[in-house]
Amino acid sequence: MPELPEVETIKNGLAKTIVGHKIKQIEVFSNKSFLGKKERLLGSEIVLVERRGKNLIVSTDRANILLIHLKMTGQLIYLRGDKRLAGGHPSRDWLAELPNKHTRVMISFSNNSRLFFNDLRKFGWIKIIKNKDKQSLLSGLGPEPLQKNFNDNYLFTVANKYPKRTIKQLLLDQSIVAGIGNIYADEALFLAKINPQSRPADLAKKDYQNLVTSVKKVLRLSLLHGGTSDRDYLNIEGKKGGMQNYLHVYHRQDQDCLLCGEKIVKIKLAGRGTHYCPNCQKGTTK
DNA sequence: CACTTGACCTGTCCGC
DNA sequence: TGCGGACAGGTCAAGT
Repeated sequence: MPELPEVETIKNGLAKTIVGHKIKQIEVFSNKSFLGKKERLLGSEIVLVERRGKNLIVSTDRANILLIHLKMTGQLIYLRGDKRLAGGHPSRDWLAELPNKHTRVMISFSNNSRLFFNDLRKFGWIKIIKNKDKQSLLSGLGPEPLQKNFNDNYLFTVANKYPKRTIKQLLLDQSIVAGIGNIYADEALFLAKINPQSRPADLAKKDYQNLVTSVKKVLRLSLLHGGTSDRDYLNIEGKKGGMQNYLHVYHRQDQDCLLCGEKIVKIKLAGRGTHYCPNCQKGTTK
């Protein structure tokens, strides 16, 4: 489910809601979804919520903190303790039914608010780690795509270390750049007019420049819209994002390209569904 | 070593 | 309507 914009939106939501509260209780409904001894967290106060790539880091005032990865279908839903429903619209009544059959973990706080970790496919996890291990556990991640060290020189250099891979595979490799997933890889390549099957040597320096700019552009736009709710993604209030209305190629196979009118195609590339416009994304400037 | 495939899960959708 | 197979925002481990 969540890529950088979605995880960032969740991080911002958590920072506004759970910081300053103490963990009162943790209920685990699926053992593979919560790793570590939950007792170690009881009584600790949340002091900071951060994001690195697609990981969430929830720090406490103790040595033990939480590392969270939502993988494909993980959701974090926050409910205040006053039991008031968020709006009371019929479509949102499901919030009142939490925990439900997809709730894997429920964390209760000192102010009686609760955080639900829902995850249909059980790929995601919440892990207790030592604060001092935080850096080393995340050390395999590449630069943040919105920071300055993700630039054309960097991508050009690192891509040419892997001449056999396609440019899309490189964008999806978290050790090369951290936070891009299938949606934004396809969207960034469309914006840059680069065919996802291109190999590093097919691309000119200018293409790398365009691609870096396009990655940053599409991620920033998505942040503005609160992320993409293609299937399961919801923010911590249980609401959808809006970026799905602004996608050019992802999940738009057989529809007309918004730029040229040709049909968007979907292929399988390195095991992932890959969407692009064969006309707009023909080649490169090389 | 570098790259590809299958596995992890549950649910939905599409074709027959 | 039912059944089987393919597929789904991600990442590992195992296999080639």
